[in-house]
Amino acid sequence: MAARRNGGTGARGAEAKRRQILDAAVRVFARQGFHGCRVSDIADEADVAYGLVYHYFDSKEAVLDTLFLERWDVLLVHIAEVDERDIPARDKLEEIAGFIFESYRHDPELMQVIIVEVTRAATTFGRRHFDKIREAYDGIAAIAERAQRDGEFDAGVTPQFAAMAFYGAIEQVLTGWIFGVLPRSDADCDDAKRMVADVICDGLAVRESRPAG
Amino acid sequence: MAARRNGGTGARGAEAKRRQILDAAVRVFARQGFHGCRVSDIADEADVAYGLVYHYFDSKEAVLDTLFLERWDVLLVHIAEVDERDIPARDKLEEIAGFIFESYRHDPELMQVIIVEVTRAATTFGRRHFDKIREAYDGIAAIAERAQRDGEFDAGVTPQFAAMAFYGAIEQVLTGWIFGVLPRSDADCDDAKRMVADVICDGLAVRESRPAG
Amino acid sequence: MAARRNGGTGARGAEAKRRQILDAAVRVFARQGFHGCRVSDIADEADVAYGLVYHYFDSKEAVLDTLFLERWDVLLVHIAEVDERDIPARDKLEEIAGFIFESYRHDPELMQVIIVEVTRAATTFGRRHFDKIREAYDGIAAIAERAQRDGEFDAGVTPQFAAMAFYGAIEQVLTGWIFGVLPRSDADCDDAKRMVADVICDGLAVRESRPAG
Amino acid sequence: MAARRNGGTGARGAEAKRRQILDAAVRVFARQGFHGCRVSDIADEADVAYGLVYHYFDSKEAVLDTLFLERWDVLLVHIAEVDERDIPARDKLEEIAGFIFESYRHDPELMQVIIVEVTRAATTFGRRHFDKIREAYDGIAAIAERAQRDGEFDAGVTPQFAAMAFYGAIEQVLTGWIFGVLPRSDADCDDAKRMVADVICDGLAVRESRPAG
DNA sequence: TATGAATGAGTTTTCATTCAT
DNA sequence: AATGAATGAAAACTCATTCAT
Repeated sequence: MAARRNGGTGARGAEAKRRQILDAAVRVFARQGFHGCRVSDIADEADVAYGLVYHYFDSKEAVLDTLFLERWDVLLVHIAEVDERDIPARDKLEEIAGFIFESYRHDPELMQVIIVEVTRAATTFGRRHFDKIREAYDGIAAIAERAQRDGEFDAGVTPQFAAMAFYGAIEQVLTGWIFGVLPRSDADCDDAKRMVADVICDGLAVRESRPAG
Repeated sequence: MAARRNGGTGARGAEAKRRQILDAAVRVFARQGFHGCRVSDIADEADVAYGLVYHYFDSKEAVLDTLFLERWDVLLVHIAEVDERDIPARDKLEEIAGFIFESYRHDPELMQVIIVEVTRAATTFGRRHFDKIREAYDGIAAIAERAQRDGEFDAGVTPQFAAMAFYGAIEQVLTGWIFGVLPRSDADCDDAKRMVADVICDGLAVRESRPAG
Repeated sequence: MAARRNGGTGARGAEAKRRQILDAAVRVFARQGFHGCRVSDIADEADVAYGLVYHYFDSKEAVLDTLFLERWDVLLVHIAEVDERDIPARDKLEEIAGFIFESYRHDPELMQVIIVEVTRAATTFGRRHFDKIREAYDGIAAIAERAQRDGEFDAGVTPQFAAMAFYGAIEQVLTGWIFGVLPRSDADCDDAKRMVADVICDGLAVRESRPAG
Repeated sequence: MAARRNGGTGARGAEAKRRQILDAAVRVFARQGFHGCRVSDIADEADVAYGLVYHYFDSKEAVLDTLFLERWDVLLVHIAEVDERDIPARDKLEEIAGFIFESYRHDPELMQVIIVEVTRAATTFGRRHFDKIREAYDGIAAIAERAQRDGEFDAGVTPQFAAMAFYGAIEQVLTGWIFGVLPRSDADCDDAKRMVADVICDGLAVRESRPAG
């Protein structure tokens, strides 16, 4: 994102090509799916020679791994950072949901690839990156657990379960956007983060003290 | 649906072989994944000849399609039936969640295959069965929409969004069970349906009128 | 060689195709070398579909392995059988040399493949079939050892060394024929077995009691 | 041939790098085989840049060609020189065998590469260097032929055949050492040259005038 | 119905070689 | 002389599907 730290022109050019390949891979994976594309499609899209993909990456899978890990680590850092803020758990969850939806707004193709090809792909990449994905669940569960201890969240639901419900809701909404089930105009990113927090924290049911809209 | 024993000859025997193949496919798909198994693995597991799979099914994909559609139609029927009952929306959702979790308890391998290989497989079978899957979302959204009209649910969240959050939470919990992220003992099927209803309908947050557990 | 023992027509036809592939492989390996041919070359030569090669053999290497082992086992059996005869060691060695040269006369392409692609290919197949090849050396060494104990052979050379010299001489002669270094007319198979026995058993040097030709 | 230390600059430094690459190639070819190594392995072992290998050599094959020809020419010169000496043919052959075994003692990795990757590799380098290799056979055959004319060797075996037997025995013994079939302690280099001469010139059989050991 | 031999399309990966700097 | 990024050709293997019996 910021300027790369390698001095010479050659190195910068080389790093640029690597980035070129990763960016092209996002577009190709989003368009054709990981299994629906050939390595040559990535090379063509990146406008580099076939072999250069293998010069920078061990395999087609390694390209997807790199894309996923780059982005997921940003998410994990964000979750950890949010958790340390001195704000209500509800706001923490809204912040996390907002970050994810914002990521989608910012680069829908990359998020599509990560969701569709990795986190939802339980038999292939989801399995490989199991532990990484789980770190996110655990971070969310930790927030819920602390909120229960602090009396902010009800203890009737285990923190792990709460984390799954929260993350599952977000991922399903993203999936809905990706495949056009949920209208994007109807549920804009800003609305989405509020709605997720509303549903998960306050519930769908009308409260006595809060009359139905 | 009535149990058929491989007793007679002719049509009944034939139907039994077809069932034998489907049952074997569930086990093989659950164990190795759709892409990780060969048609011969299914035939071997079913203890029938290779070619017989193609006698009863047009393709390997058709076997999975059959498994999915058989089960998903039962779900759709159930959603429609629940929707017509004269009970609170919250009970309807708990009933639907309970039905899905119960399906998993009853035949975890089949549900695993449906979740992992179809509904979460957004690039392949998920895409093909898009409309079928969407029918379930729509059924749930219809329940939410009516509840909003009746004043039972708050209108701050669109029915479609509510449906995604509800279904997403359920699917994520199932996925957690399938891959051992969520402990099964901790979150048993009965607890699960209540917890899903709790989270989605009442929210995680403690209400003034309901002190933290 | 004899009638195959599997009943039906189907099985016999199947076995015939397998043989067809092996025979074609001999011709292709002899003509182009193992590394110089593609699996499709074998299939084309055998006039079968590409995939059938993989129906009968695990890999291209497995085809060569089969060719080698089939023939080498015949040699090992022959060495063992010759060793048990009650004849002079010199005759045993001449018999073994004769058998090998005869094998070449009978099927020069197969022997060429075995020599060139396996026994001389120290980095690849020779290494894999090391122990099998060694069994032949050991069988020959055993003959030499017994001859030394019986006083027929001089003990100035270790049996292992004698075996290497004997086998090395034979293989080099075969290699000479294969590549046209040694004229085939000049050194016919019958002459060859006598000459090998002459050289290895009696030596090149003129004996006092046997005047130079 | 004069030892060059990597001292100076310019041509001498350049020559040193070339030598560095050749020496590294010997180690790499011996360790991994010609086909089992990449050009980059040679460059890494030589501690030079990838491209420099191609600065000094036209191809990976050219590196092996150079190694082979450098050494083989020394052998050819030796054979020619030995042939001109006024000593018995038996001593000439022992001298040649001794030279080859000595070469192995002095630089086993280089000899291994030459034997395994060139002279025994009948389909690849052996074929390319056919004529060079043949020169050695011819030199040996010439010795045998003259010995036959002089009455030292029996004429019952053609000189070409004798040469093949002689060289084949030597190469097989070397191969035995390389792959550990022949114990090195049992057949030391000094013994080996005598044993080869014994076997090839005097034969394994006990002579009437020379009682069995 | 039932069998399993036969077919052949399709793609990742490797690595020798080139070339701009 | 020295570097190493860039190029692209080449082939084994898998496995869904077909089909003769």
